[in-house]
Amino acid sequence: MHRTGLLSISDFAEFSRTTRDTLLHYDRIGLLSPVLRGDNNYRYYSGNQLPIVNVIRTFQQLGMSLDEIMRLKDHRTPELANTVFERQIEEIDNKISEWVNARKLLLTLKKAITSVSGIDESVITVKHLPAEAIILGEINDYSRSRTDYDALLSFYHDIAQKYPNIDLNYPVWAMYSQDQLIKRDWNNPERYYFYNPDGYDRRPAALYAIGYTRGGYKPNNELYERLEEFIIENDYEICGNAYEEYPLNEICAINDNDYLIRIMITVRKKDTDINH
Amino acid sequence: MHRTGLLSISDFAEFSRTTRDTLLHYDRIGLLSPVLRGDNNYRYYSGNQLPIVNVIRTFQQLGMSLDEIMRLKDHRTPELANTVFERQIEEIDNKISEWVNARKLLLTLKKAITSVSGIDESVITVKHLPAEAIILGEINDYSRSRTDYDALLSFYHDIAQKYPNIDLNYPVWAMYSQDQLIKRDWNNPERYYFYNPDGYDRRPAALYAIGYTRGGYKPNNELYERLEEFIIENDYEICGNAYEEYPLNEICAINDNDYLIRIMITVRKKDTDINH
DNA sequence: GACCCTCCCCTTAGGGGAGGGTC
DNA sequence: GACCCTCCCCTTAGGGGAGGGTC
Repeated sequence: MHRTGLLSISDFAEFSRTTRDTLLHYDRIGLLSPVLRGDNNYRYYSGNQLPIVNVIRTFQQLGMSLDEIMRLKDHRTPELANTVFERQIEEIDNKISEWVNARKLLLTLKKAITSVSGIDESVITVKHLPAEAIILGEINDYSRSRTDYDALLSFYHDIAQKYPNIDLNYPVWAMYSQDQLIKRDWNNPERYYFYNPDGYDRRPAALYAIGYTRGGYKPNNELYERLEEFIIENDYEICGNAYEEYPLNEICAINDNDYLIRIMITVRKKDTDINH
Repeated sequence: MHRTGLLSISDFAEFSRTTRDTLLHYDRIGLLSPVLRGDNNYRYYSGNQLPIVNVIRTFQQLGMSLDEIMRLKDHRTPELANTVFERQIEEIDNKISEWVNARKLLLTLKKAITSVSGIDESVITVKHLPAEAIILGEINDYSRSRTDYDALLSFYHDIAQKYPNIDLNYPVWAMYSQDQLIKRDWNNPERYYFYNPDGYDRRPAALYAIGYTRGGYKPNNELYERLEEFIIENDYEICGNAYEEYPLNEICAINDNDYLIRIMITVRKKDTDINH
């Protein structure tokens, strides 16, 4: 097997903890060739070539392409290596923060699903909820927006401008103001918002009347009416915004009819004092 | 532009913050097709299709391939989504820790280079160095190893077995024991080791006589002799291992002759007491 | 003029054969 | 029998044209 200390391609692959195919590829692109070709055309590697494989693998691990490694290889100096390393550290930091963001998104999506597991959809409840971090859009300008989509497009534009680094893949929900609720205007949300653990705004800590229904993205007048009725009958009054969310949506349901809508209206117990 | 609320491919691309080419690709593979094809064969998308693009982008961001997304799309339920999300979180955690490890490797490589910037190679110095985390191999068995490469191979095998998750791309250096130094055996290191911030072993905090020389991977008898001489002349004595490192190596130098070797021998000031 | 369509070719880092020679 | 060689084809997620029709 050993021929004056030289290794066949498979032996060298094992020695350098890589594969035969990879070595063939490196030879093909001229990144690392065997020190010798036998009369039989076999490739023979020297143990001295191990560090070269290590360098290549190291640079790859650091996120460099073989092409970059080739170019670097021909000009490497301590100074250049230092510069490249610094740049790589920055890139790695970016990649890590991308994955950290993806993880946050994932937790947010999971939370939406688990938040409705085991609930009774037919029942309206009143609960005190803690504050949640959200990103809240500007007031929608329906005089300029021909359709809901235009309003949504504006929302994305505004947010992207205001927070250049924000992740825009969080599902977006609708907020109706107290004024709208009083006017029974349940069709054109005043603002859009989405949950985001790094959000600068808050869905406030408050008492909420919470109702559910099934269906796709369309006005939910029936549920608003049920909530309205419940609020009156139980001596509550609306004292803030309504938050309309789809905890089960196209992410985890194929059919519109399986989407689950949750509407949360900010309420308080009515003054039982007869004074006014 | 708008045709009964429908969007052309470029308009929809803008609306969904993606590109025309991407939408063409999704249509080609059957992941997302326009709701309508005009008589002119133009693609017309509905604003309602925005959430679908968002889902796709979200899943991609979470590290899924379009193929996986296709398969998921046809079977999605809240339960499946939950399971998939959990798996994705694990995968993301793995990816993050891979990048964190790459970052550590990078810092270690950078540290090696900066550790010798501005040094005077011709001078031997004595310095107290703090402990450093290393991974230390077993004692090399030269009776079983035909060559250095075999010993190195065993080293990698041992470490991989002992620490299954350890990153093996750190540059490996040679340790000579005090016994070997006394015997002036500078050819076959007793053990190999590499720096690793998570290492379980230590290059101990101690006083070291430190010398440098240039050249490739080969015995460095000349430098050991110089160090030996220095140690005697300056009333030091060897009281521990020698660490032989290549802070400038194939990673940042093209030519063997530019490699920089550093040998650090553990020493202490000789007892000036005449008693023995 | 700006937009749309359908081919068709290109990219990374190898992996997986097939068909034929070599230790 | 195990190993080596040289083709040659395949994969991801689109990007970049060319050549020809459409708003």
